[in-house]
Amino acid sequence: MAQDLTAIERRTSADDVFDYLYSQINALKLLPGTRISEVEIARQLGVSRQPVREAFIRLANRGLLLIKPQKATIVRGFSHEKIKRARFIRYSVECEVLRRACGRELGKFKSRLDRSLEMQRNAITDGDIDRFHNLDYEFHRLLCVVADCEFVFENIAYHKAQVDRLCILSLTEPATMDDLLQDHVQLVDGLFEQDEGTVLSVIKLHLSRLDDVVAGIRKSHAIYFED
Amino acid sequence: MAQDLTAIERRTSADDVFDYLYSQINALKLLPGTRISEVEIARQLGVSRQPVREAFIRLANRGLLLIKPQKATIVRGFSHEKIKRARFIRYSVECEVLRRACGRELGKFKSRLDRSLEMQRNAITDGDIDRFHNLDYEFHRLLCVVADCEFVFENIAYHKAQVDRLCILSLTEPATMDDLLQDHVQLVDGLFEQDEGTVLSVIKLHLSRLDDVVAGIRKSHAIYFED
DNA sequence: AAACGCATTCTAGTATGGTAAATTGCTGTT
DNA sequence: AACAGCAATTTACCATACTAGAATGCGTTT
Repeated sequence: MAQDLTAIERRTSADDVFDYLYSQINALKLLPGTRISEVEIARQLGVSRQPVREAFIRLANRGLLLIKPQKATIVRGFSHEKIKRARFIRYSVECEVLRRACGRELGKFKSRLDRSLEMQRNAITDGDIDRFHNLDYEFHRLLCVVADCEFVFENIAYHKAQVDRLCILSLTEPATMDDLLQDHVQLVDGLFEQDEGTVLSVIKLHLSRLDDVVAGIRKSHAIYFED
Repeated sequence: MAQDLTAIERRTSADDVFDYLYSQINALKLLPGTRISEVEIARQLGVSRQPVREAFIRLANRGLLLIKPQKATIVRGFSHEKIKRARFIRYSVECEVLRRACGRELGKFKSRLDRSLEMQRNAITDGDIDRFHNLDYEFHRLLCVVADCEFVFENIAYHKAQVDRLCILSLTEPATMDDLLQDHVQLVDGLFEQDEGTVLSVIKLHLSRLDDVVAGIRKSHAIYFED
């Protein structure tokens, strides 16, 4: 008599409002500190206050909104503390993933890895930043698959999303894409040589590349930071 | 003109409902699969349906409830997948924390660590399981502090909470407390000897102790598992 | 002119009524 | 007796009215 817990649930207005606001916030159409009101959003989207309110709650749970009862609701800014934590966790997890990958027979993944690298190269040649970003995303998922840990990618993706909003602020110069690709190539080489030391130092460098970007943004857009 | 983002917010009825249900679910007073309704809870707590509804949303976000629009809301069960992920992340993070701790001068933390171990010993002598659990919790926080990574403890605590509900199902025999304390002692010793290899193998064993408990529960209470 | 106080107008929180969908159970038919 | 279909019930969703608290601005007072 087990319930079907994987059933596709109906889509509600609150879902629509949530998605709308989520994308607006992540695309920085709604900047940190912006004050938004239930009635205002409700009017814009042609729904009642209730669905808006529920979307607000969900966004607040994700740390994107700060609801101040009887006062106002504002878009939350970035937090150095949170970024530091996300960074630490991602580093820890990804290192562990790679350690496991190093101990496995990777022959059957060679073609997939090579294909991914090739596609990344093509995206760079075309100067297609978005495509490269997607491929980068999928490459890191592939690393999880290779390590037989795909179940943790959801977590890596979650922490990645936290900084994605921030990265839009940085002018993404193509040069960095080359660096990232080189890291990826070295990672794959290291994995096939089962050279754990190299792999770990490469991933450390790889993830640290983002730190400079974040540090720069923190200076140039200090207003958007909460701490 | 910066807003005070750390302000203590007002407490709402929805907060009360949330806390009530959260504790009920975590204490297994509300078992997985239990069907609960807005009106029923509202009637029980003497509030209207709205605060209940909002509490439901927050609980659903935390993965404790499954809201099926126009159908029902049920208490979610445990998930092997989620437990595996939480376990992996906690392991990864805690290893990284200890690696950092190994590289630091720990002299000034000696007394705090010793005191913590001593209190754990006393709790075991008194057979006070709750107190030991709290001390265990604080010990792992202390490890983060020692590694200058206290900011990640929030994450460790979060993942710990995920399995806490489950552990209530297991009969906690005092013998395991001794094992845990021994692990802690070895960890502290290893840290002061800066013996990374030992520390990492101990934490691996330490965290794996929980696996057996979980596996046992998964067999004995399979009904409460979603996968 | 400056400062205090009140009223207006925002805010989000709560209560309630009504709706659509799904389940449940009963009843009538075969 | 078994099954099909319909009606009543139950569910969460949505809309709306009202409440309480906070902020703002204007007017009065000193």
